[in-house]
Amino acid sequence: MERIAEGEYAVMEVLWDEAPLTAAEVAERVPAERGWSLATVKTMLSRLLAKGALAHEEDGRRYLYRPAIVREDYVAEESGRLIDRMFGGRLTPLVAHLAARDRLSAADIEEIEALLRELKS
Amino acid sequence: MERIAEGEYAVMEVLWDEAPLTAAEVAERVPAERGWSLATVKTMLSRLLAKGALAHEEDGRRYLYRPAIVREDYVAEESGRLIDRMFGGRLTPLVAHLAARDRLSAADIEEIEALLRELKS
DNA sequence: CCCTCGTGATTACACCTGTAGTCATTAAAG
DNA sequence: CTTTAATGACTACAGGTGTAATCACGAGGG
Repeated sequence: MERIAEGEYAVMEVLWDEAPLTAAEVAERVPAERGWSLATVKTMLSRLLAKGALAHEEDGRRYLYRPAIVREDYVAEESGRLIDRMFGGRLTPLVAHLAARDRLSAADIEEIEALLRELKS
Repeated sequence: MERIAEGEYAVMEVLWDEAPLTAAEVAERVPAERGWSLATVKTMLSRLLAKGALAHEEDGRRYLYRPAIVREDYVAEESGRLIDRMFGGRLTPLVAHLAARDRLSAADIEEIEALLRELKS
């Protein structure tokens, strides 16, 4: 599975959320903060097709695009990569780190504890 | 704080571990898997200097390099970025995700529970 | 039938990154 | 003194990325 760039990821998000879509429809749904022109979105779509991250089916003269990779797989790969790089592949240091940075509220802690309890049963 | 590229990160790791070092010393300590020449390491050092991620002090005709950013800050930024992008900024989905992917052993779970218990006290 | 608009394909271009090579300078070795 | 080895500065260059513009073509409106 080829690497997906940051900008391309925005396009994938759109299509993971709703598919199939035409290029124009994707462009409409990309977060406005990106400020992308339709041309830019089309470039992204072509590159994602080339990378095999998207598939297209023909609909008359246009394409309908849909994801060719599963979101969960991609997310797993990326988060695994970061955890490997920064935390030696172990999650505990990440949790400790976030806690130390006050990124964990009491409610978060409760929630994770509940989740872990469930995992054990 | 400017973005640090993947390769540059390997150099930062070396200097976070031990500093100050000369370019040659950094090159020796970079993981051998990279297979980098000294020239490559020098390029990395220059770019990191330009980005403000490293500082140098003169030692005769050479430089001694040392980190100019705190490892914890960098790690916080990067992990925050990923969690924002992929998990809407919340850690619980990340934990759930890793659990579902069998990236969490029973020992990991114990360890995190202990950590959380400590956080609450 | 002709013009326009939407569409994918192709091309553009600057900046970042990985991965060096070359050059000038100078300290050290002899 | 002269040769050499180390060092930072500068240059190189291909591939990826962000951000488009342009082109050719064909369907639909008039």
